[in-house]
Amino acid sequence: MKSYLKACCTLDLSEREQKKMVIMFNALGNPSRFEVMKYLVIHNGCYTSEIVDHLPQAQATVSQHLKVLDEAGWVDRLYEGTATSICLNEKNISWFKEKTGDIF
Amino acid sequence: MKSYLKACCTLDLSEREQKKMVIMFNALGNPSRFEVMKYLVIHNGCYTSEIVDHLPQAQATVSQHLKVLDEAGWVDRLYEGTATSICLNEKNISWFKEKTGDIF
DNA sequence: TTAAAACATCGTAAAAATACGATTAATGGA
DNA sequence: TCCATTAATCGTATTTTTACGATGTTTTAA
Repeated sequence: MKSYLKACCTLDLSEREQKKMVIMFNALGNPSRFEVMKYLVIHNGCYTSEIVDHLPQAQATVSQHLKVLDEAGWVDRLYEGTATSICLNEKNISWFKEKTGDIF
Repeated sequence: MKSYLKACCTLDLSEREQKKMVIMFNALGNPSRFEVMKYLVIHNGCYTSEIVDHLPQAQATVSQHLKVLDEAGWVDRLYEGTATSICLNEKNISWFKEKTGDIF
């Protein structure tokens, strides 16, 4: 994702925040990752293995998707022994909704 | 964008609606298209040429981006003679915000 | 009718995203 | 210690996205 664009106007959104928003939008603009988020609404804190079972893709692929969601700020990964539990990042989710509401 | 996934649970979101949400997220998950939307918040109803001037890309590229935003439901294109004015699709934008609020 | 203006579309090259099998790393028992 | 479990990472093939120049289309004006 390139990001060489300058903001056209402030709209109460810094350049850094705008980049972050684009990354968050991008992360959910994929059917598998959106489905993970929906699954987490019901199964928040579940282990990665559950999500792997829920999706029709290989473990490596799901792991990659979870990394994208993590780096975008939608989820946190908590390492518990050999397992990893995935939690919604409520703070960032709220931030995203607020900003979306402010701008549009 | 593939969409072979079945919904895990309803969450007041039909499969059709889920697909639409993913497409809307995907459309704004690009710096140029996000910038267009921000520009429209201030210059709603402006002509395509203004947006072309605002972005650092070729006319053909901007036209393609506007098509994506249109097909995702973020904007409407109104053909006025040889020009095209671009308007925010308030209805879909509201829908998106409502659904995002409902789900997360 | 011709020409210019404003956009859309086409064809295509280059870059990025997606998916997978294989491998690696870390942990927790037996 | 050795092995099984869980998940991350690596290397890579395939698909999709992005961007551009060139061309096509529609409308208005001369």
